[in-house]
Amino acid sequence: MVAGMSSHPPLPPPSRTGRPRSVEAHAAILRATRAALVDLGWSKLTMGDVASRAGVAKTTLYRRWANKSELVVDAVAVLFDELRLPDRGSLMADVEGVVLQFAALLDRPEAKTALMAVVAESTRDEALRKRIRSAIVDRQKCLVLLGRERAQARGELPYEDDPAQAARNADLIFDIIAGAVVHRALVSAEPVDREWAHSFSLLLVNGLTSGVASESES
Amino acid sequence: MVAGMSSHPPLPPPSRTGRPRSVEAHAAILRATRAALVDLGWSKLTMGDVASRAGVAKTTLYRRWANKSELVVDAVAVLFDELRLPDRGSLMADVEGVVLQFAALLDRPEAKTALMAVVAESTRDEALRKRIRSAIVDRQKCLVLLGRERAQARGELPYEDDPAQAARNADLIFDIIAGAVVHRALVSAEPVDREWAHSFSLLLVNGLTSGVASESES
Amino acid sequence: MVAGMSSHPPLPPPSRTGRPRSVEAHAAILRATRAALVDLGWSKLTMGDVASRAGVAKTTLYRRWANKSELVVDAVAVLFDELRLPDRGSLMADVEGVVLQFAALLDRPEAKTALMAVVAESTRDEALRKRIRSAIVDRQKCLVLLGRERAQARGELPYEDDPAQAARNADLIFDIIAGAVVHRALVSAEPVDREWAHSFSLLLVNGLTSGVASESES
Amino acid sequence: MVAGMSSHPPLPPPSRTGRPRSVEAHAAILRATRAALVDLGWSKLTMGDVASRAGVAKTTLYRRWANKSELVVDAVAVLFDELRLPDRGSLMADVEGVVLQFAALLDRPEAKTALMAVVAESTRDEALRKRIRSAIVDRQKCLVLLGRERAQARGELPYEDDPAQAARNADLIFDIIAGAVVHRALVSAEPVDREWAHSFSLLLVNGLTSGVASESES
DNA sequence: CACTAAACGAGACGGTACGTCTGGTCTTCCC
DNA sequence: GGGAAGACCAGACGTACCGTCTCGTTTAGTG
Repeated sequence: MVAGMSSHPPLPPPSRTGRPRSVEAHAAILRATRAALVDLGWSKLTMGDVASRAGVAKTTLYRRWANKSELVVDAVAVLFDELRLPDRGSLMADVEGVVLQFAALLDRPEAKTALMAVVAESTRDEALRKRIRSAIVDRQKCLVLLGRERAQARGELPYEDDPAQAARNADLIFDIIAGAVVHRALVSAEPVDREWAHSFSLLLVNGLTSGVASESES
Repeated sequence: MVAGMSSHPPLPPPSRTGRPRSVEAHAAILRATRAALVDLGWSKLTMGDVASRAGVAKTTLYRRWANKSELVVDAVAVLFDELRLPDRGSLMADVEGVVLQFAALLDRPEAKTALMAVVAESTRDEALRKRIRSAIVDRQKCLVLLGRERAQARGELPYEDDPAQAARNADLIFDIIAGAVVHRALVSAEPVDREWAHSFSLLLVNGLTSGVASESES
Repeated sequence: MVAGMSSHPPLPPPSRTGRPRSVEAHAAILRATRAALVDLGWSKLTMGDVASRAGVAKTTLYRRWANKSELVVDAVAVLFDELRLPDRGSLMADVEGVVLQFAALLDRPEAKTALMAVVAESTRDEALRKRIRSAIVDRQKCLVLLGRERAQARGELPYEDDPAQAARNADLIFDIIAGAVVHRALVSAEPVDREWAHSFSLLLVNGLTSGVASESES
Repeated sequence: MVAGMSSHPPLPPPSRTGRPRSVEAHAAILRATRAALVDLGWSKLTMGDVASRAGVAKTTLYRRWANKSELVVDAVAVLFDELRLPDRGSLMADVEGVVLQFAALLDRPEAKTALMAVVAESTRDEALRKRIRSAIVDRQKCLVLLGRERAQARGELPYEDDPAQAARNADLIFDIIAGAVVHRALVSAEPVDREWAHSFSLLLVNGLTSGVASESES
């Protein structure tokens, strides 16, 4: 599930006939998109500029992505392929690890300017929301799930019997971690450094391990 | 401190001479901006449309705001004037209260579509970042500070001696609360209902009250 | 020499590549420009209005003409393609003929409102001056040259040995004829009718002191 | 400066009579208009620029002139006050004189750019046409009438019995002279120098067929 | 090997919004 | 009570980008 399946779907009908779509063009476009994000930021990035950076016609872009938002989602999604969570031996250390991983990603200028923008766009675009979820959010959530499994194996966290409750719980933790990091980095615009990661993790783990988080109410 | 003084600065030089700027126009523009956000969303909102909704010339907009982002920040900022935090008797209940307040705000379509967008824009615009902080973020943070004071008065939380550490701590809590709510509402696109607020508050308060959150390291 | 070749140059680089410029659009724009001149006059004519009359985007106008003046020159230039000078048998009659031809042209509302305006504009725009010369003035001057040739063939006028002097002479006569007609029609705003044309021609051919200028006819 | 005291700057007398400022403002505006015409030309001249050059509010301009065209007519009209026609002793010489007078006027950049423009504007504005006639055209026509009187007094031209015919005749001559000079200067954009004035006058006085039009001089 | 179907680059197309500028009008305060 | 200062509305300006389209040209696989 965490396997590096990064075959994005914009090559859907591998038509038997006709000239096949250029693979180099595909890669060049995504590369050019990231470069344009770094140079120009989301709002000043234009399809024409991406095309000319990639040495490609605008037509070629629109043959593969419906609009700027979807292109950018795919372009930054590959950054999330790098996410790994080495086992650091404790829940606390693993949380710190995942926080710093997220933070490092958000520190890259192409991610910083693009992520919030596409999310903002997705509030009015269901298709985009789905694409973001599958290309970005799910990749992040894997790390949270992985961390929980490890903590449960270590005995730091109990196993949850109700799978629905387990899912809700994971979602909550994911929203807390990702939300806090994003808010710190982009809204407060303060660095997510080792100290902050430590304080945050301490607070989160203490809350998690008090064992009452999974109670439910009507 | 929480008093609702919302005189935003785009009337900076109250020039002695010439015709003064219309106050009704100012209000009409902000109202029209929110209406346009509801109808069109951030990305489809145009200055011309706002102007005509407000019964005002485009010139009048540009005389007061440098661009769409700054206008929208001011337009949604007034929503945050409504934030209040009634004393519910316990830290846990107060956190739930603030979470639901934030969530109610984010549920309004004009806020939903605008907030992430202006934050995204602010990653490349220092002036905008400042405007967001003073017009929006600081208003929210007041609630967190108020909640902590109450909890300390009740004896639920210890007083912090080092003021710098106290400030860091408040910032951390604020990033967690605001970040989690925003992430849940906009990225995960799931409802911030009473149940979620309860689970979140439980987790946070357990973490907070374990008393070790304020330790520092080099 | 008088042949009605009216291929104006705004299609200069017949580029091998890319989508070719639409010929129908070209014609529709010039037609729409003349219609707008008739309805609105020079000063109220706008590029946007021309575009929408022609069923064309503003971009398409600006891709072909640098500004309103150049567009209008091309639009009215085609009117001058209709100029013909049938041989009426005598210098005097031919002058009357050319005068009435010019006058008929200036009577058209699209020409009336546009010609002076573009000439006024050309006093500060060298490129426009050249365009007017090639698109309009040269077309008119042909008639003067043709009339002189006929008069020389008839023996009414001597052949000029010095070609430079011949050119100067033709220019002088052209300035007199065109200038008088334009001044009568637009500055004095009086009709250039058959009677005026007769008086003018008589004066031009015979001079002030011949004493025949003041004869009248029915 | 010698007779010291507190030298009140440019507003010399605290006059008790009505409007000391008004008259100089009037002159300053016309002066500023001509300066703006020289610097910017007709089409780029703006009321705001004229006002600020004249040290006057836009309101003051519009209180006195209905629009830009009327202002410019008045501004250039004063140039025509300088027109004089010294008696040079012969019809031919007087024609040359008037031609060179007109030409000198048209050579001034403020006149060159403005005259055609207001005439163009007047094709759709009856009030403007009247203002041009009384402020400019009539001033010029006086010279033609004066020249004819002198020629008649000298016996070079006959007296005309029919006053209507006399008027028509003067109009014709005026259109020829003014038209030719304007066309030469602005449309052909060639200099109206002594040589051209001579050739023109010769032709006008003697006619095309007199065969003397093509003589040349140094 | 020719044929065909699709992708390719180039660039023009209709639209739409931008942010600025100007024309004229209106308020407000000062002299 | 005239005048400067400047805000106001209306709307054109010329530019930029969007996403689509029409070209003529590759570049495969298929017949």
